[in-house]
Amino acid sequence: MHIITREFYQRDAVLVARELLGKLLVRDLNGSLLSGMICETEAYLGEMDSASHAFRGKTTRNSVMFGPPGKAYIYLIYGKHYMFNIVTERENIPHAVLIRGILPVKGIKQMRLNRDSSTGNLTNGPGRLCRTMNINQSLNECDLTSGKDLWIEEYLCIPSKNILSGSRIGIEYAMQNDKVAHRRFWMRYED
DNA sequence: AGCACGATCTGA
DNA sequence: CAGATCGTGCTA
Repeated sequence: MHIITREFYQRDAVLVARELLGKLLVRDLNGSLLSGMICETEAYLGEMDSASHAFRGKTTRNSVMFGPPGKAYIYLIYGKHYMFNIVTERENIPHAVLIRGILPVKGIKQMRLNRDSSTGNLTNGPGRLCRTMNINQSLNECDLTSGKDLWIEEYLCIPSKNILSGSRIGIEYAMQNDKVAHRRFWMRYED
């Protein structure tokens, strides 16, 4: 087991978003572990990106994004759902990667308990992912390199040819160029 | 202090 | 395709 270190996160969000695919997201709930392989991510490129929370500069909510990389940026959206992001790039460069999808690896039984509907889908969408992994506002600013509560481990290495990309979800308000840019990444399962 | 709105999800 | 639901950020 090898926890991803700060250097990994201290790079452009697009690079980090691509390389997070195949890695293991681990949640420690008082010693019982939940984990899932990251299979969908989105990169948000800070003050240059009209879809990013950091587009209009630093606020109380997004201040974590302006800090050191490797920390969790978590916020509530639509009054219902938590979104889990990882801060990337150097201090004062507010890049982040939104984790949109995982494939459950460990603790599926607990994940089933955490979910609130009976659709059969455990982790589809960034909101339900947080619910099933028990990720909430209390983990905002959590250091993902400390091996406490929440972290990322090496797992699979996904070759570039098996990484697909497309435009990001839910950013209708953004400028056209940011809307169409391929900053969402997921994995190809066929050969 | 008030108000508009969102990196979603559900169910009709 | 509308509605839930509430913290945040902007304006006054």
